[in-house]
Amino acid sequence: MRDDLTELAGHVSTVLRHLVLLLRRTVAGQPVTSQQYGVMGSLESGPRRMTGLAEEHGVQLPTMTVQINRLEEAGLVSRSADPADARVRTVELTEEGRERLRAVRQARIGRLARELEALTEEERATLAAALPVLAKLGRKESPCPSWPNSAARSRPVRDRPLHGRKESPRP
Amino acid sequence: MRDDLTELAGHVSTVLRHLVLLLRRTVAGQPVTSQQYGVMGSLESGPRRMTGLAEEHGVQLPTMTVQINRLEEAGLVSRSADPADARVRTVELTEEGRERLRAVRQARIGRLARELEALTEEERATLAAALPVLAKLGRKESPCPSWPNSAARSRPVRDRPLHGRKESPRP
DNA sequence: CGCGGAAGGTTAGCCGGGCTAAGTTGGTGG
DNA sequence: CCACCAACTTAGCCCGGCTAACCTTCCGCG
Repeated sequence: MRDDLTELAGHVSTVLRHLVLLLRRTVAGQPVTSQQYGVMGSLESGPRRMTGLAEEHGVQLPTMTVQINRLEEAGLVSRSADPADARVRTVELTEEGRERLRAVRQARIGRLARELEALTEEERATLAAALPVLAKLGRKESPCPSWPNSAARSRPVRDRPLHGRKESPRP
Repeated sequence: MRDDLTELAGHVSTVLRHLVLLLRRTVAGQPVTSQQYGVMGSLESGPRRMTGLAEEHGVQLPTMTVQINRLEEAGLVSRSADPADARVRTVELTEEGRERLRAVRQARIGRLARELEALTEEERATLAAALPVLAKLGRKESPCPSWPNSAARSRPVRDRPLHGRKESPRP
């Protein structure tokens, strides 16, 4: 029982690693990074506020700020003020941004389609059947109570002794 | 024909994005980054040379050097000289590294196994059937001739005008 | 009304992990 | 012996995460 699950998990883990590496190779050196692509994708359906974007991407606000700064500087995205609440800034795709998104998406999907061409019809069916299952993984998202504490007491692997970093004793 | 492929590719793309985000959330804030974990995994079967590691991970040599530096400083890995060729440096896991690897792997697979528990037996079977297919993707690795040149003439999205960077006119 | 806390964003500064260019050291062939 | 190549390392850049600290704006309550 448990062993079957563990073995399957091991295989999934391996394949996932493989897919990650594949994605990395596919995306490397392209003019739009996958993060930028992802953000633009979130804007396709209309303007969004910064917080919404950050949450959807599982990222802190400052990270999204920087991302949007770059896209805005490149003219792919524009900020506006929300008339209802002066605190919030809304972001939307410019026309150029929309066009660029279309091109990038087409290229990425095209490449994947070429990969899929190399499969048999049956393999494609198998793959298609498994997609909904894969999409379900991590849907419940247990809050990661885990890391059974064997790792909990091991220090992270860092560059240097890390001098001026306070360990946040709660102000 | 073509359309089916494209549609499937679109779905695969979406699910892949989902999985990547899942992995990111899973791994965030752990004491061993996924890259470090990956490198240690490559060392499990015995000592390796730097070039071999870099190639396997699809990374340039300098990147691997830095990675190994950190792991060595943390005592998880050790460098030695190759008696047959003084140019090459071999890297291997220390005892502590081996132990740490074991712990991390167990934790990661354990978490995945918990995800899989939430699936039905049938879903697990579907997933298991699709794993070999997923593993085949990108195996042939067409050299990325693609990026149909709509993207080719668009500049990358950067932080600053990027002054002192020469565009490499082939020495 | 006014004020203090909460909420939305930005800035600054650190770190990890990529990359290229250039330097160093050790093999190898003419 | 010397020129060249191969294996690494060092230096310096960039992207993309993060936290801490700050500013502005809203809002609820005395």
